[in-house]
Amino acid sequence: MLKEERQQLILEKLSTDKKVTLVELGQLLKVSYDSVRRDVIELEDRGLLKKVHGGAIANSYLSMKASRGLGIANNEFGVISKKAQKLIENHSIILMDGGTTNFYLAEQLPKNLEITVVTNNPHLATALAEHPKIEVILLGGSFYKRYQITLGSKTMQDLEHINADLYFMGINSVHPQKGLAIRQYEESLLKRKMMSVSRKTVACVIEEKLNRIENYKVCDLNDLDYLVTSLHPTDKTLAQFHQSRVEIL
Amino acid sequence: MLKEERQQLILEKLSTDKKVTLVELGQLLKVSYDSVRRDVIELEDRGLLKKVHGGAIANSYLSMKASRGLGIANNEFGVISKKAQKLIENHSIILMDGGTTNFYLAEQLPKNLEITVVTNNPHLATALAEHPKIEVILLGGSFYKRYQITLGSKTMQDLEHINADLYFMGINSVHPQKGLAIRQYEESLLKRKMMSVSRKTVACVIEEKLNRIENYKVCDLNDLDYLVTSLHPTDKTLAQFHQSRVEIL
DNA sequence: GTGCAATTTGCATAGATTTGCATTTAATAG
DNA sequence: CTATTAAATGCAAATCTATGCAAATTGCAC
Repeated sequence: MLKEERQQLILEKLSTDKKVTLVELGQLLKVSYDSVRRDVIELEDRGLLKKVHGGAIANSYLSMKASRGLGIANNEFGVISKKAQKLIENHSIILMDGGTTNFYLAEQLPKNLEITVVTNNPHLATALAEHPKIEVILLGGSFYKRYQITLGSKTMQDLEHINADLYFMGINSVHPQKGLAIRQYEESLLKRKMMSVSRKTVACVIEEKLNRIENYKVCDLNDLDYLVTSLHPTDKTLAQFHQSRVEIL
Repeated sequence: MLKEERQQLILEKLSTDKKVTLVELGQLLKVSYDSVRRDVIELEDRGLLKKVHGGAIANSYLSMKASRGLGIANNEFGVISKKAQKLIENHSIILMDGGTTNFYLAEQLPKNLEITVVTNNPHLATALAEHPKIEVILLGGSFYKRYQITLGSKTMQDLEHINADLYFMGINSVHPQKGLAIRQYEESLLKRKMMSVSRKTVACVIEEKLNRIENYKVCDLNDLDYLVTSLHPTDKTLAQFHQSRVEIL
């Protein structure tokens, strides 16, 4: 079996199962543990999946595509985008950055909505081509392959000229005390900048990101205007979050 | 068995199986391992498959083309990108805009090439994520959905800070007297700007775009440094083009 | 046919990759 | 803290690649 073939199969497996252990892969592909690990490292370098201790999980954009193929498979995103849509007013300027949730939200926006979307996420720009009345402004800068967004001082500079009404922040972790954080330092700077040029900021997060703590803090929970989850606002998981001034939807 | 016959069989095998090892091919075609490897190298040079360690896998682009009912005989894009690649020097700054030819060229770039690609084409940026050593700078601005590129004064402004070595211009028509032209006014302005910030400009065009005349002129043939087509430079179709200072590859 | 050049083919060799295993180091769970 | 599991590292065997070379084949002119 060819190396490329194996790697292809790993990606296919991931796009259906979202996650695999290296042991599983070794048995499935009938090669040693070491070989699959090396494959996974290579694939991670190419930004096609994320390696975790003991296995690998699907890269957001790939899994997004896969789950769309399966139709309504992942309902959590559906619930979140319904709620988030209520925050969007016609003729407003919306700032959106990277992340699966934002991608899904953008796709689900009503076709007749007339807004301007400013983004550093090329995937979002192309996805919004389906919405004839939405104007898309792409932020320039160095393209950061791993997270498929533009980043860096050029992107920051571009933001100077923007005054957005609402910022949909993609985020990796939300914690009642520790605030919002992500895995990438440069990205955390950018997100702070984006907050500063937006009148209001909203974070749309799936359940698994609640109560986690990632490496680079973006802001406190109090700095956020809205928090959108798939849970009911009175759900006990969210109890601690109500102590802040953030409005929970 | 003739060489051509063998190569045809290799492609057929690939189009059904998607992958094949060189050992398999050697047995199947009853020639030495070396011969099939040489065949595979040739086919790869013509852009008809992807060679990997130990075998070959079907070229995604090819299968896409095949599914559209187009023959594989004249892979124009493959020929063009091979020629165009010769113009690209390591560590150079390349400017590329929209168009199918540029997209294909980007995909076909050698994996070990260390260059910086500046583009207003988000698809190009994501496609180049596969090339670990290529740095990608995305030009910001209004996203023009129809042609899937960024455009407008912001994009123009971004270009002020660029000094590129080579500009690969996507173009709709090339005519010996009437010069290069496209269908979109704003885009023609942008292309002129791109030319002005690049040391040299090259146009890669498929045959059907030669001798056509589109609405908005970008420049004269004389302003171009290289013209790359799938034809042999001495082909009679190109006779008129030789009267200009442009170098034809 | 003969002679000659260009191409193609198979083989030998040297250099690279890939692979699985053993060992050491690090991370995780109980 | 300890036991367990995974990750990283080094290494050797196997496999694949690239290259040069000579034999075989082909094409072409005479």
